[in-house]
Amino acid sequence: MNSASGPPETRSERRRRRNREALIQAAYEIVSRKGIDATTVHDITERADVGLGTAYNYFSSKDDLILAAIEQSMDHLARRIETVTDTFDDPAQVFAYGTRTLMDTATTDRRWQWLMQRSEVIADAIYRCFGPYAMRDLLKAREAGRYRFDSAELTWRQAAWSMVGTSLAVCENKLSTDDLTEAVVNLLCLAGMDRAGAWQVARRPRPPLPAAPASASSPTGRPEPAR
Amino acid sequence: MNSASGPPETRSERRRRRNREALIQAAYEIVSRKGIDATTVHDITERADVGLGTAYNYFSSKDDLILAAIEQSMDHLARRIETVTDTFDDPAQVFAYGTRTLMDTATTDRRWQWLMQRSEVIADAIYRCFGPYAMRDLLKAREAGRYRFDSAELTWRQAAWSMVGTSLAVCENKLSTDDLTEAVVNLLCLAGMDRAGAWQVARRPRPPLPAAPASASSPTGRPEPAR
DNA sequence: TTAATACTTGACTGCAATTCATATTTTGAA
DNA sequence: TTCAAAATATGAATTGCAGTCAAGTATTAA
Repeated sequence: MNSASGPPETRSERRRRRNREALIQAAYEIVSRKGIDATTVHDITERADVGLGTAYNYFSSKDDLILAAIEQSMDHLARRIETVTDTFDDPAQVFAYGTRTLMDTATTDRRWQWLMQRSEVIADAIYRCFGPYAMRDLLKAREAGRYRFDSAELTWRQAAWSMVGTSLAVCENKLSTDDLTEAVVNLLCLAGMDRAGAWQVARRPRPPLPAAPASASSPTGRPEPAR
Repeated sequence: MNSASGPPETRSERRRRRNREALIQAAYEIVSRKGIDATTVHDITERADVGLGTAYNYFSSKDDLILAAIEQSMDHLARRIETVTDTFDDPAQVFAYGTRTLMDTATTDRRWQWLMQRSEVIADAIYRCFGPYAMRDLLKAREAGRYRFDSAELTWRQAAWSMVGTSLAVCENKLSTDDLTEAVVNLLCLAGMDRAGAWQVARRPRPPLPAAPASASSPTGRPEPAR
C-alpha cells in the first residue's frame, strides 16, 4: 500500500507528522475564528485532539505554533499568486500584482484580519515567506529597466512593513479599499518607478487568483468580536 | 507664591498631576531598562511610589500606561527635531531629516530599542505623534514642487511603518546603520522624488539634534538581555 | 468640625502559558 | 512473540502577572 515514493515511514514518524499537521491546522482554524490573543493553547490542542503538553513537544511556545500556522498559509498564498504572475509579460507588473493581492487578502480574508493585530509577527512573516518571490521579482524588473533601487532586501523590507501598516489601517476603517491602488503606486515609486508609470501599472486589470484549495471554512466576512 | 499664570491648583489636582507624571516617568524608565513585556505594572507603581491599584485610576491598562509614556517621549523628540528643521531652506530636506533622525534614534537610543519589539504599538504611535509634523512637511514640499504624492496621510502611514521595519532590522543586526541613508532615499521616492534628487537630499550633512532635556539615565548603549 | 466625596491601596481573583512526573506507545534485540 | 529501553503523550499542578475591589485615608466644602 506504501506508494513507491520516498523512504518508508515508521509508525513514529507518521504520528509525528500527523500531530504536527493537526496542530498547525487547528491553530490556523482557531486563530482565524478568534484572533491570536483570544486563542489558548488548550483550544488548539483540544481541536487537534492531542494532549495539552503535546503542543510543547512540537513547538517551543504558543507564538511559535501560531507562527508556523501563519507561515504555512502565507506559503500557500504566495504559490497561488505565482500561478497568476507567471502569465505576465511586464516584469514591473509582477511585484505590483503581488503586493496588491497581498493587501487585498489581508483586508478581505477573515482569517488574515485577526493576524493584522499582531503586526510585528505578521510583518516579519511576510518579509520571510514572500521574500524569495518578491526579491526575485524586484530584481527581474530592475534588470528589465522597469525599477531602479539599490538593495532588493531593503526595498522589500520597507514594502512589507508598509503593506502591513496600510492593510491594518484598512481593517480598522482608517483607509478605504480604494486607497490600495495608490498604496501600490507609492510602493512602485519606492522601488524606483516614476509616478506616471507606476499609476499605469497599478491600474492594469488584475486577473483573479485561482480558487484556494479548500481546507477551512468561510474565508471572507467580518471576524467575530474579541473575546 | 503662586505665579500669575493659570488657575490656582487644588491639593487634589496637584496630587493627580504628580501621580500621573510619576507613573509615566516610571513606566518610561522601567520599559527603557527591561522592555515592555518584562515590565510589570508592579514594577512601575513601585518605582513611582504609588499603590498598584493607583495605576488603574489613571490608565485603563498596562498598555495604555506604557503608550502614554511612549507618546510623551515621541512628542519630545518631535519638538527637538523641529528646532533643527526650522532652519532648513529646502522643504524636501525637512522630511528627510525627520525620518532619518527618527530611525537614528530608534536604532541608537537604548530606550527606544525595546519599544521596537512591540512594533504594532510603536508604528501607530509614530504615525500619530509625528503625523502632524510629517504631513505638514510633506504638503509643504509638495507645494514647493519637490515631492509628488496624492495622499499625505497614506504616504506618511506607509513611511512610518517602513521606518519601524527598517529600524527593527537594524536593531536586530539584519541591516547596518549604513543602510539608513538608502532607506531615506527610498522614502523620498515613495513621496514622489526622483531617485537622483533623493540621493542628493539624503546625503546632505545632518546637523545634530539639540541636547535632550536630561531626565532619565544613559540614553545609549545596548539594552539588558530579556528577563 | 464634620460628613460627604474622591482617591489610594495591596491582598486577592482569574486566567492562561508552561512544566514535569507519570503513563503509554514504539522500537529493536533476543 | 516477548521484553525492556527509548521516545512520546498527557493533563494536573505550577507559575506569574494583569486587573479588581472592599477597606482605609485624604480632601473638600459647608
